[in-house]
Amino acid sequence: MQIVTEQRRKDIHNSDVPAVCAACEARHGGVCGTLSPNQLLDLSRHSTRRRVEPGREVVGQGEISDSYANIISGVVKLSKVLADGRQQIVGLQFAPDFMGRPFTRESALTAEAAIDTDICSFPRNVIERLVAEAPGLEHRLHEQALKELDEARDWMLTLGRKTAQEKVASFLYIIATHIDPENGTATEFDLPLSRADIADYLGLTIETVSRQITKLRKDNVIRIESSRRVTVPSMDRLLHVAGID
Amino acid sequence: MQIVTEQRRKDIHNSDVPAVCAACEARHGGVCGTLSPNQLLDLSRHSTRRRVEPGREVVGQGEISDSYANIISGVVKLSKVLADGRQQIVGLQFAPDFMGRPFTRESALTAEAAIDTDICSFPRNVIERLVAEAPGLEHRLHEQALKELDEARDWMLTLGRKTAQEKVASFLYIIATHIDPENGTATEFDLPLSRADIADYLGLTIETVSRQITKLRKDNVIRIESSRRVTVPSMDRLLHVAGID
DNA sequence: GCACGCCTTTGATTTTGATCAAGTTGCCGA
DNA sequence: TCGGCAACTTGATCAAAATCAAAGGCGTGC
Repeated sequence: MQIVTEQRRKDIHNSDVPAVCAACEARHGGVCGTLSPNQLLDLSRHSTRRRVEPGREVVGQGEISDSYANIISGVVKLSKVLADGRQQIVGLQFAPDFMGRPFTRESALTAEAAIDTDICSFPRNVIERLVAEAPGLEHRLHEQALKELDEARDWMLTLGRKTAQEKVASFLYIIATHIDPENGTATEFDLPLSRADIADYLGLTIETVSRQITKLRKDNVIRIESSRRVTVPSMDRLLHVAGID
Repeated sequence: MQIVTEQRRKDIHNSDVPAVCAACEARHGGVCGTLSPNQLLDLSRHSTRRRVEPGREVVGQGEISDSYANIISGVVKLSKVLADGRQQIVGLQFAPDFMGRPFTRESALTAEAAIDTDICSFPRNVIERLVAEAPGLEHRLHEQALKELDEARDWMLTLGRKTAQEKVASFLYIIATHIDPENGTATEFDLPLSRADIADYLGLTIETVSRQITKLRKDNVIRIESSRRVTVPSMDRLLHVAGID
């Protein structure tokens, strides 16, 4: 996330960039922050905003590379499936992340909204054109890719080597830290994923996820207000149970 | 991998780039291929080559971002450990990959050679300087990051959702396709990892890996010439057992 | 208000892979 | 050639998580 300077705010205000895009950039900088007002205007002409409901595909398997999108609000899950239907969520993207796979087309991922999600998407060719003009944009995309790579590798450690209990605690910690990044780590939050989704994220079954959540509750690591709402009395304790020390 | 043109070969030959670097670039292009002869000369002045023996750290945990390296030959494993010693290999890099985490420093990874490995490394600041001058270099690094991200996500599906049998078969397939990329998929090859490393890559124990290899042998999916040497009579059959259909 | 469906929880049982425990094999150095 | 050691294999047992099965909740529409 980048700091939007006062000068830049003015420049954008004085240009023809739609107010909605100016507001989006002010809020999270993101991919737009590396563009000049003119380029931002160009991008905004080709962008489309829409709300995606839970379970709805943002882009289909194999198509994710054809568009690029800022997540305005909400959570998107990226997943892969085996031929027999076994599924694994390989990434979660939160506002204000941006999504997409510029420059490569092979990836076979499905991206779908986990909860109500607003996205602002751009066609691939526009992004590629802007990348050629604005070197800062590619740098920004590169950083995003490295961030996702770090997250993926952390998650591989969790998938490969942690117990069910540690996995569930690790998941809760990830949600707590990502759900509202502007305000830091949350101690009370709504889970953006159903038990089935959590199971697909953790490489477990629904029943095991449920039992582990119950156990964390009985051990007073978390409180459950409703099936989706969780309170964490001590983040240190959660971290400890998650095996992150 | 990029094609090194005849003209470029001449340009480099006529410059002061050391023969060893010219040969390296001719062989795999890689990060060097995006640089002008002058820049390549600059880079070669700061590069150091060395052979790393199995089990030796290429860069220590937390330091990987301080240097950047081409793998000339061999295999490097990237791993993460939990406080109690449980370990997960989160990436394997083969020649002619290049390694490193430009622009971010947080990653806590250990990189060590799995077999005898020759690397050519450059200090971080030199790479960053060249990136500022040569936009093609950042593009190349970005592509590398996206490739690693794709591989990491494929592997997450394997770690989270495949059986021990499928995991081992998937591992053998990965090795077959990466061990000698110039000649395509190998049907007979040496495993670059010990059983313990394979276990750490697959999130299994040594014993389970051994049993599954024995089972693949008994099922005639593979032949075992020695504990490290494997022959795959039918790649389709291996793929099928790996759950990649 | 009630019934239906979906999500979640809980319980009983089974299975997969981990753990514990010996053996082999093969390599290196004496 | 022989030990010694590390890497690997095999076997017996155990435990964690999957599977199978059955109830609860909870929201929605009638």
